[in-house]
Amino acid sequence: MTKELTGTDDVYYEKTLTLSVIEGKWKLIILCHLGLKGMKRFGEIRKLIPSITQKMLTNKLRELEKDELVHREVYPVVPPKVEYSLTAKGKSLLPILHLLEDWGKRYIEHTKTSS
Amino acid sequence: MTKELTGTDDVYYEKTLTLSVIEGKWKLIILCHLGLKGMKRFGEIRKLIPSITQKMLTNKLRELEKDELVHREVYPVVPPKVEYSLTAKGKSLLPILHLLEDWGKRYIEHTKTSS
DNA sequence: CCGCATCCTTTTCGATACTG
DNA sequence: CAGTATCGAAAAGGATGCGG
Repeated sequence: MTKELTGTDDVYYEKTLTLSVIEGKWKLIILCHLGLKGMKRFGEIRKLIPSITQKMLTNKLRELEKDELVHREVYPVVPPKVEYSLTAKGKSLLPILHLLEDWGKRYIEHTKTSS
Repeated sequence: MTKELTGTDDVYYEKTLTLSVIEGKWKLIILCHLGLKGMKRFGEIRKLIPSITQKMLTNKLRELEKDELVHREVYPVVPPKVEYSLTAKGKSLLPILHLLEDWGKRYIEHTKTSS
């Protein structure tokens, strides 16, 4: 995995593992874009996420690739062309993302009404 | 919220918001312990999570309290006695934690079979 | 018993410049 | 176009000691 996990005496291993593949400032956003709109080139993702730097996008895509959530297809042409898409494993994460969104909406509603 | 969020031009606001209340090294574990076993004293939680320091436990409990996921009950006695429990909002997060666990289990299985 | 303050290390994030 | 290298800031996490 991307993150080091103790794993031995940790009864929360599975949860922590799952959290580790989506946490941070960017992974969630990248996964959503690839989930909603399918295969994308590097430059397209950059345009979709204007505030991300080249370096962070590269780093996070590499991590997602290591975690087998994202597939990286390199076309040996000039100029370079690289396409990214969700793997089956990556797609299986989408229900969780939807649940996160639902909870967030309810959280916001509840906070508004209770304050 | 505990974390700063842009919120204005961010279509992933809800997801990021939700993620922000459970991410990090400890919050997930604390929420699980309070979810499974109900109300707990500070020292009890420490014993349940031997590797956490007093400082981190205090910090994370304060964040969870600010996010209204955890209720903090202080008894004005000597020695001090403080009890923590999940609020309704905190309990509403438990289904997400279960889904994280399920996904993690499947991830591990799939990784084993594909390697 | 519970928690704060201080100091330190590690990790993450970001700006910029450069390459095939 | 896609990616790398370097530097530095910021945040998270951790060790230790003091206080009501």
